[in-house]
Formats: sequence, C-alpha cells, structure tokens
Amino acid sequence: MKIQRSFYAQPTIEVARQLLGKYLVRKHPVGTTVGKIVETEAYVGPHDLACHASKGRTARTEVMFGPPGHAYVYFIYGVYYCLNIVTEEIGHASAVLIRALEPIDGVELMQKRRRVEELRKLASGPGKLCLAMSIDKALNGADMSRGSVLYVEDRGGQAPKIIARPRVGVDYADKWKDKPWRFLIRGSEFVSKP
DNA sequence: CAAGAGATCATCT
DNA sequence: GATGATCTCTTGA
Repeated sequence: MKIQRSFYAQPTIEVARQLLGKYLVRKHPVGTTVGKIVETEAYVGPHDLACHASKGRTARTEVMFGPPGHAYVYFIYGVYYCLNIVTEEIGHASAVLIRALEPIDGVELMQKRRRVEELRKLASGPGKLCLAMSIDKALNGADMSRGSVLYVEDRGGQAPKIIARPRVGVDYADKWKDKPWRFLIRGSEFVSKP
C-alpha cells in the first residue's frame, strides 16, 4: 500500500529510518521501475547547516517549506539529480535524501538507462538511482503521497536492522557534519558505501 | 585497491 | 565568480 502524508509528517530522523525497507515506485510510459530503499539521509531543518534550507527560503528550497510527502529534486555538480522527500509540518523545511536502492522490478530498464549491468552498481547512490528511475527536475514538487508516477510503497516484511553513519559530502557543515544521520540496512550490498 | 581529476550548470554571492 | 547532499575514469602501487 502507498505511504501517505501522515507518515512523512513525522520527525525527519524517524522518517529516514522507517523508509528503509520500503519500496520506491516510479511509473513511466516506458515502463515501471521499483527499488527497495536501503540507504537514506536526514536533513532536519534550517538550523542544520548541511541542509539546503539553511540558505534560507529561495526558489530552490521552496518545496522543502511546503507540505510533507512532496518530492524535492535538485541538480548537482552540473551532472546529477538527487531525490528527497519533504518531511514534518508545513513551514518546517526538512527532508530525507534517498541514497540507494536495491533493484526489484524493471531491472532491464534500469540497466539500459544506466548503461551498467551489475545490479550492485545500478542504484547505489543518489545520482545513480535518479538516472536508473528517470527522476529529474520535472518531478520536483510532485506529491508522492497522492500522485501515481512516483511514490513509496509498504510491502510488509520484517523491519530491517539499521546502521547509522555520518552523512556523506557535507564537510562544510561545521558541527553538523558529524551527526550520524545517514541510515543503512545492515548487510545490504546495494548501499552507496559500506 | 586508493587517490585524484574532470564533467558541467543551477544557484547563490 | 565560486561551488556543490556525485560519479566515472585514469593512474599508480
């Protein structure tokens, strides 16, 4: 079943942890791709210097200030897109970065888009998974709790064992850079880095 | 295997 | 004018 808005309205760290083991579904005219979420990162608000919202409310960060459950997609390094899901109440600018997926459905399509065969390398990173699932700026602001082109599904199963690590690529964030807000499913070989 | 460079542009100063 | 919530390729041990 599709995850709804009340789930995303929870505290950001809680959402980041609970998204592990859920399934990201991307419907596209060319075909549907599905991946199990195995790695996330929490960006908890404007006071968190690693969070884009710490730069203030701008055209780029606008979506994060809106209602939970919407997609915040941004372009980085002139090359890649990254997918986040907005969390907490309206006005609280926070989000969870989806960092890695275990390919489940539409694997051939992902391989074609990525031009890579090896499953472990298909979506093991925020930029890679956006390529694999054809996620770009057109999906920025999309409501993932209602829409049908991009959403997260709960397919049951056992709660995964979770490991927490410092976030990646945020060395500039002063005392916030060491916060253990990157979450991985223990033992998964599909994470971006062990 | 590890380390380093380059790609390439929207966003902010 | 500088830089980034990344990735791939090349080089060298």
